[in-house]
Amino acid sequence: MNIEQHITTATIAAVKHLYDQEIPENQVSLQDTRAEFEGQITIVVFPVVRFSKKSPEVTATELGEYLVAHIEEITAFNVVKGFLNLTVADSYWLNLFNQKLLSPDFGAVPANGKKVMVEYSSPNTNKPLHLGHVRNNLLGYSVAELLKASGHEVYKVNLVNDRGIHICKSMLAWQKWGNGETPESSLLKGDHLVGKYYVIFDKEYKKEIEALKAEGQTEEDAKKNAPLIKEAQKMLLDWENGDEAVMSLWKTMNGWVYDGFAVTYKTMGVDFDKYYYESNTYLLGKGTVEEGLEKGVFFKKPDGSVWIDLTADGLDQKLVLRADGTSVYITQDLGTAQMKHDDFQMDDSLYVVGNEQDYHFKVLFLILEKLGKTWAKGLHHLSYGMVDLPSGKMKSREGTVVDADDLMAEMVETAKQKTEALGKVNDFSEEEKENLYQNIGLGALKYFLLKVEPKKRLLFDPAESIDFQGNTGPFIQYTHARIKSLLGKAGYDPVKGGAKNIVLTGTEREMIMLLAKYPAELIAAAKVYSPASLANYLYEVAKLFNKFYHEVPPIVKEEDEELKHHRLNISAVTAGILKSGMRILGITVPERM
RNA sequence: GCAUCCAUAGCUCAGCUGGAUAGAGCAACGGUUUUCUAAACCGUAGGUCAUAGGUUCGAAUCCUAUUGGGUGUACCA
Repeated sequence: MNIEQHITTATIAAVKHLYDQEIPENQVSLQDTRAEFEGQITIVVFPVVRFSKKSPEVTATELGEYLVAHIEEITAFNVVKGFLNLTVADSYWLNLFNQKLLSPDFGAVPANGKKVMVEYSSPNTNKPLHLGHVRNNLLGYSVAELLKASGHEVYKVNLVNDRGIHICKSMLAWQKWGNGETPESSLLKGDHLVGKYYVIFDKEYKKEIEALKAEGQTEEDAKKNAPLIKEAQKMLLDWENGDEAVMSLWKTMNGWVYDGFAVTYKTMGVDFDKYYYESNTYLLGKGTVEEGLEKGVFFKKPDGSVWIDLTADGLDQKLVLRADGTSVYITQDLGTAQMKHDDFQMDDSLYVVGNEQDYHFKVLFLILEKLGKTWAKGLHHLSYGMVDLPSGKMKSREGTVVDADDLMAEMVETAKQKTEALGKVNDFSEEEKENLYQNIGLGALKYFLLKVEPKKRLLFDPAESIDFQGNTGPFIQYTHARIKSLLGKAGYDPVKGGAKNIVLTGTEREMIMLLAKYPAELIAAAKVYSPASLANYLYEVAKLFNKFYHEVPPIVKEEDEELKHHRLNISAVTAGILKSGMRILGITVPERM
């Protein structure tokens, strides 16, 4: 039993003994004692006052006396207004450290038997990935890793949007103006090459619209009548009919994109257990619509279109099948949700998708619930905010996007410059150096994007480079590298186990308390699907360690062997947590930097 | 219009199921290296927690309204 549980139980007993009242456990409110007061754990006594019928000060004092008398580890108390500050014996903290934190499986949360799917990335195959996708990918990856680390069995899946009118636009433009250009001939990455034609399409399309407007058509008509868009629509129909030439072009160009994506994914360090392709799933969902009609959840309008009325739930009427019997977006998603569940039988399913689709997922989940899918309650939309530039939104057609590949390359380059300026790794081989720059540059980027709460929008200023100091990825990486260097120089031997007979410094005690929270932090962060929460915790750990490191005389030179070993133990546990926590964020911590 | 999210220091962000004098980083200013990596540490300065009510012993946190901003509201995806 840990000390917090012990205190809670004893407080309940104390209230019974002192005031003959039954206080519910949730009324016993514990918190860490603020640094300016004596003690480590504080009971907020206001809730207890209701049972004691005495003033907060008197209640706190009586409670304090009882706890000191009944709990061996509590050696003293003080009362400040309505707060009862308890001093826990160093022997308890040292024991906690030696028994729990030093154990090799510390931080490993046991499996909880729950299966969860995380769908993320889900790119379109008509253009390369940009900064917005980067946030999606890092978030999806790290949430999946976080869920794994907190005991879930996790499947990462990627639902690729590989068909549709936007894909045809790139294909058509390439056919018309590409002159047979390939990634090999142009030396362009496949996804960038295809994206180039997507932009060309848009440019030519706009020209046609302008021309038609000059002939007197309205903007709306012009958009519909432009020959290019008609051709693209024709191409989409041909694709749906399996036209050989179109299919062949589609496969070729998508192949280029996949080659390009594979490189980007590899650099980002994300992976998937399974890919779904919309070209295989876009016809799904019609069965679900039938099912809904039979169950009376959906209704048919005279023109044959199928709807669901969600006005009673504060939403609107929603179309689920067109009058001509073809699918809309939500039709596919209904079918795909069913298929994913049939494939994996997971308990929970996460969709990592931007907040512009909040309404869509609300509707989707509600429909599945109304259809009586028992698994619908396990569906969750992990909604995240847009990444904005100082100039506003990124628009791929207007060329104001921050390209993922470019950005990552720039980050690595910046890492290189900063590292070279410090001149600490001149003895590294070229390969080691490249590896290090990669880790630091991407570490800075990933931490920058992940430390912000997912639902908040994120401002990225390309003119202002991402920091490498303070609350950043490199700061945490540096702390880790520094510890590793320390352990090496001091000849740290983990086998020696825990040190006894040590007097803890205040910061050491704080370290132990903070480090001990790691497993609870993992579970809490996973529960709210927030890598940001973990990121901030890791920052606290690194910051406190650095304080400790500066406060204490050089550990390497410490003559008291037991004290030296103890401080190395604290350092080693810190390094272990930083490493495993950062790995969950998708960030590699170097041994040296 | 309706729905929904956001609003905390000059800037970027923390702030757990309501709890003590609201915390970090960056930027600014001042200090720390004959000591284990100064990508570090210590200090100074910086706030009517958008506004107004309400609930409560206690509100940045919960409720209501208002203001400002984002997003959505297609037989697009």
